[in-house]
Amino acid sequence: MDETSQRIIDATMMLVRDKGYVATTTKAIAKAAGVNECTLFRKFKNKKDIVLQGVNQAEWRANVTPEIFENVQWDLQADIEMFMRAYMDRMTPDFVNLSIGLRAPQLYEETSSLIMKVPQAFLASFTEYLNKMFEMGKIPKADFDALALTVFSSTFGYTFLKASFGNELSKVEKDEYIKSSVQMFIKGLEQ
Amino acid sequence: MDETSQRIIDATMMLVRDKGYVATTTKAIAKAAGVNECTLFRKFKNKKDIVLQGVNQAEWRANVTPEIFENVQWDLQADIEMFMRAYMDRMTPDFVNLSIGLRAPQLYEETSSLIMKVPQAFLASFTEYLNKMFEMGKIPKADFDALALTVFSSTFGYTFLKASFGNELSKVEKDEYIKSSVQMFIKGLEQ
DNA sequence: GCAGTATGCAAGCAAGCACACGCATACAAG
DNA sequence: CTTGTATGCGTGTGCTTGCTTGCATACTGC
Repeated sequence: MDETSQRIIDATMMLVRDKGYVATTTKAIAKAAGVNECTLFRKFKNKKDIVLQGVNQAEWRANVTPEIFENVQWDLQADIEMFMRAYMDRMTPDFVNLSIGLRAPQLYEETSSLIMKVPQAFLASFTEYLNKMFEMGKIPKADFDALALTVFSSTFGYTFLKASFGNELSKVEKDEYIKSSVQMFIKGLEQ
Repeated sequence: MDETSQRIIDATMMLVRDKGYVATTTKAIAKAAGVNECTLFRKFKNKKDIVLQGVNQAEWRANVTPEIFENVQWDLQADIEMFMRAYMDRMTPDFVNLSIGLRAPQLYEETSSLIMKVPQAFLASFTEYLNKMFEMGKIPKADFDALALTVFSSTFGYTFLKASFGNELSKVEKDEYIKSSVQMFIKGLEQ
């Protein structure tokens, strides 16, 4: 990937994040990347191709992969806190908005599976974690599919709401949110 | 509001929900509404005007208003369940997708406050509820701003994830989700 | 029967869109 | 010095966009 192509991809992804795919024009991309418009089509097949190459770059993905959860301590409080923090640190408002910007009929089919990967990785890892904690006798039996989804939804929901509304909806900051949530979750899980 | 105008609004909102505002063309609106394209501009100022009149109709809003929460029973389990159900019943996948479809730079300024109203109403009511429950001596002191946000985020998150990914992310159904979540929340809140 | 209103239809407009082409220029490798 | 490659620039194409206009036709209430 030469530098010019990379500049084009970066400019495209930022515009998609801010305006959405359909509202992002090739003219605006060229201007933002500091290249001539025709250069886009020399480097890429078409507008869609730029975005698809972008979403396949590590730089433009939130790398919430299972290996993040390798260093668990098998301590409910510390681990849930780590899980939530891992997600929130990687899934920044920029990524949230990019995911929404990619929601265009023209490319939803090709990107939806990619967009879903992050929640899937997080949810699967956390469900597995809860099952292992049960096997270790540290928490009582429960519906871990549903409970993992609850913890994930609250993490996802907070991230999304903050990205969308900033502090206008709630002034509760990340650290305060994690601390209170985890406190409630562990009491509920330990029963 | 005559019938033709209403058909135009309904067609527009459905298209915005499915394709987003920018990708929704006046030609497509006319076809979907079964009217001639020029009729749109005789009834409305412009494309944006149709959408703005739409979002101001009760039909195209999720009516999550404080009065929903009037019949609380001051029983933690029953009430949280009612809160979550009230939100989920009203904030259908259609409304979630519509909210996202409205995220266009051309009209975000005029719609964002409307979109935010539903979360705001829910969150404010629920925070107030927790504070009252504390005053009644039914739950111990805690950071109710953060905890209300946790419960709301998990409700919002579940709704959003279901609307986006259906059962591909998680097969946990609404009733199962509510039951498990509430169970964990009340244990955590009652401590 | 007649005025007023609502709508369809066909044509068109200026602007913007993604994308293409020919040509000039710069630079680097041999 | 030559050749290949990357890029800018101007122009252009075919299409779509939101939106308009003039005219015909239907229906409605008086």
